[in-house]
Amino acid sequence: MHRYRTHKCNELRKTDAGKTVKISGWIHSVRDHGGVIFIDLRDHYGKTQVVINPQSKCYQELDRWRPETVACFIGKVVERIPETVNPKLETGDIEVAAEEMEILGDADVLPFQVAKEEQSPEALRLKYRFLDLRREQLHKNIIMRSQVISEIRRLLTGMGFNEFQTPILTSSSPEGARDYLVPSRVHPGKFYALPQAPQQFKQLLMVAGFDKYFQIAPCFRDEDARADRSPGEFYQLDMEMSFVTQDDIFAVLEELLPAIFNKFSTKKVDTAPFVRIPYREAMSKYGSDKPDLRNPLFMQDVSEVFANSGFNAFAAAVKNGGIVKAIKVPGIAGQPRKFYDDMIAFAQSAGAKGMAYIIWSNGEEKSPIVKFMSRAELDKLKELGNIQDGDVMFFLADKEKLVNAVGGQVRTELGNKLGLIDKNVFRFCWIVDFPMFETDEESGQIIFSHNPFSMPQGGMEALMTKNPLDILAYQYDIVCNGVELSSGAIRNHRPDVMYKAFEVAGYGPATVDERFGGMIRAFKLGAPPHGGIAPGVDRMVMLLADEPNIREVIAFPFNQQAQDLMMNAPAEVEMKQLRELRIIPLPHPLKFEKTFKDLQEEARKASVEE
RNA sequence: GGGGGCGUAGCUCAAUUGGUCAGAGUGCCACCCUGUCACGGUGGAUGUUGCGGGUUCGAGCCCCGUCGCUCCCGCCA
Repeated sequence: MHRYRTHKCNELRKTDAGKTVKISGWIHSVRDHGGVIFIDLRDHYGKTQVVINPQSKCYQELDRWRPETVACFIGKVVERIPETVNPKLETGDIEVAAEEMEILGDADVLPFQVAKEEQSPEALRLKYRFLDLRREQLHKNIIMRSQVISEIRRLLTGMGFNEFQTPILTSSSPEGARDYLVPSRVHPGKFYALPQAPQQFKQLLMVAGFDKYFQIAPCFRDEDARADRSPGEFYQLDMEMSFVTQDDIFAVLEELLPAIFNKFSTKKVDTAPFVRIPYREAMSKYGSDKPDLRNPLFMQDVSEVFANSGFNAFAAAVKNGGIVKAIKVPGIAGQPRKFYDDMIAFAQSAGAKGMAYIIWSNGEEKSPIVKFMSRAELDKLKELGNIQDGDVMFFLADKEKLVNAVGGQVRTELGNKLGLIDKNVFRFCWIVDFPMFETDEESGQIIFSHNPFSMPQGGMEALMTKNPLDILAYQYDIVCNGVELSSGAIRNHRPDVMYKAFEVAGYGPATVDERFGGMIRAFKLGAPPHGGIAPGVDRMVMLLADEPNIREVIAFPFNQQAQDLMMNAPAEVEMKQLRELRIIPLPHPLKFEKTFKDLQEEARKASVEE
């Protein structure tokens, strides 16, 4: 007989009755009747009821076990009588009558219960993550994550992709997020950076002729957390392909994503091709570059109606270069007054000065603003909004950017409050035609709006002839239910176009050579046209597991302050290590550049004296 | 860096307007119980109400500060 087990805890059935078996696992729950004792023994696979009768020789050994003790039982499989069958357990037709037991791992009193899916403080859950991971829901999520990744590998390999590894210790990239830095011992004062994404490496693999690349790539960014953004590190399904257009990349994702989502969820999944929405349209209609298409509401421009109306607040907004936008909500005229007040308060908390509304009910308009408007204006609104009796329109007026931003939030709030969002579907869309450049709000300069490696639409000619702000890029996002899964782009693989693009953004060729020397050198020695995309693995699994928080699909996540409460990271290190790295930690509030320089000078003197 | 929410027993939470409010469930400990499956029953122990200060005759409750967690803004090419 095996040292620990002949069967797993989900295996035994009626047909096994009479066999002597050995099973091991955690004591999930104990029901002690004074005479007979029942134990649910749990392992990764399931649960089995163990019965200990008073005449069993292990009955006396039951001193000090607690829930979550790891134990091994030898006993005979017994078919349960019909009255005692437990239909909730896979193994509920049988039980194991224990003859011998062995404690394999003691358990102290638990900081929280494993057998109950009871909420407990996240800090505690993170500190005792190994316990939390035993709980059913989290355990299932992590297994799903494993299976999703395994399926991605299977599908992509089948589509001719090869999986690669790229360096974890690399150099700091001048663009993008804050880097995590790793000091070099061999080169004191110099630093490696952890990759924010293997962006340049995957492009170089294309230049190297590998044609189709993918990697379940760890990415490191020193930025603050959100519910859907784990600080520190996360995983991307990083992909890159040569000799492709934007449509080719879309086709791969439109095959891959429905396959994955259909396999791991029972929700209805959009079929290919996914809707494509130009960036500007997304901002204008949904007030977001990651619209949740489950929400049927959208904004429309009604500035023309109010431009000359008697409603001065709106007319003035239009005269001052702003716009008025409307969100039509069908059939909610019966909502109480409080609903409108709450929505207005919400809009104000989102940054609006106010929000107006008109209710079409029983053939007439009801609203505080109606008295300022002409019949013709009201009729025009009705026509623009294709209004039926019972419909309501909400209005926001201000500068376009603000109206879009607030309107987007109002749209989401209305969708949530009114239950307009179908929880049983996955709605995908591509956001395309991102602008190549934008104006920096502080300096007024032209800057890259996404990443400098994207190919401008129209190529060199567009860069030479068009207003930079009108140039679009072959840059796209894929969005699912309002969650941005991924950004991608057809890359700029031509050095001449690259230099020109940087010139538009105010950088000379020397800067390009200095910052992206490796890439430019590669592009000068025969680079294929290429492009790619990198869907977030954590976010995909989060959607599939129907979890509102990304930490629920990561085995060992950081908390929001980028700490690992279980491993106690980050932590101070030995003085010896710091000395080797030539690093002196400074006290936390370091307010002045001068303080820093003084300390640097002192450190220099000290090291000379040594 | 900024804003919101939360912080009462190991855990989940309650405590009316500032006045017998230091409480329940669960867990823990002890005992009882031979068919439960979240077993049941009896009894018991457990609190710096996150921390510090203030207002008050009196603070879990109000005020100020601080710490922790979380959500959001900034940030995330």
